[in-house]
Amino acid sequence: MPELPEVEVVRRGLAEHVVGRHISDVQLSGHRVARRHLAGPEDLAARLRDSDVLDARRRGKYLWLVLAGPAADRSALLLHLGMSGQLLVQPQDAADEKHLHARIRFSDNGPELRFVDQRTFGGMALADLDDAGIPEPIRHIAPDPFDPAYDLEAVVGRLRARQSELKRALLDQTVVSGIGNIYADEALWRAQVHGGRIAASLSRPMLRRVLGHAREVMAEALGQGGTSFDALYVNVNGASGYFDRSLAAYGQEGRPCPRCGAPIRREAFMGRSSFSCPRCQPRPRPRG
DNA sequence: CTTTTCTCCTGTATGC
DNA sequence: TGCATACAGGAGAAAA
Repeated sequence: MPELPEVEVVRRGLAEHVVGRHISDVQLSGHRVARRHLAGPEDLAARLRDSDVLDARRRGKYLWLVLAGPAADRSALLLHLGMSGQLLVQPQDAADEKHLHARIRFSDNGPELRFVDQRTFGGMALADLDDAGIPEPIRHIAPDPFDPAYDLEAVVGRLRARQSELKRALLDQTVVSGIGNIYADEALWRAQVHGGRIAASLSRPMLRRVLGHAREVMAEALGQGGTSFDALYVNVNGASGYFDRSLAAYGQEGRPCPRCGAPIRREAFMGRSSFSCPRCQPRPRPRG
């Protein structure tokens, strides 16, 4: 559930605490954390050793550390937090976390970087960078609304071509990246449109409005350190953001809509939940 | 090709 | 108290 703002909080922590350091040792526990590194965890650890960390970058919910070293010149350690992944900067003598999957140590013997993940949907892999500096395995991920490569009209065009529900399309990272369940619900609430509307049936101005609100709400969340519900979503120092206090719809079932006072409703969606205002966001007529 | 469904996990909350 | 079940859900693979 870490979405763009939460991942960006982590990226900033990596930029501050990890960029500029030299990797001296990598320990991976189990195969799962490196399952997308096809050559296996031992290969990944060996290739990371003796690399310099040049930069910490992000697209959507993906993070990567740009590396220089014996392994490759234009390579990167690609990271995804999944639902419950955490990247923590910890003193070397701090006790191991229960769900510690990876430990990266540096030649300065300073604090180490740890990948901790309870639900293990997250992971890491070594990736080559393309000419634009994007890791090859995520070239299908669209630019997020804060990326210089983001093209609003192109996204509107893709949404206009979608014969699926708007919320589904907003969550599709090949259309626009960074948006997850929380910020999709908040953007739809702000735009006063129900996520069950067919994307292609909406006007261009309406789609621009939804995307504008998505960008806006994520920017506000980032300004507050992100959203946290259960202490799983933390920065590299283990601290939570507090945007959850500002949520209007997500997780607010039964509470009054901040705009009109009607109780926020919860609906099943893709085996999960969607939250919306029954008055401000009327349900579309069933298809047929 | 587009769109939907399934699957991977474990901790927490709830109901009987 | 204990056991079963629902739920949280990102994204890739597989199916439709």
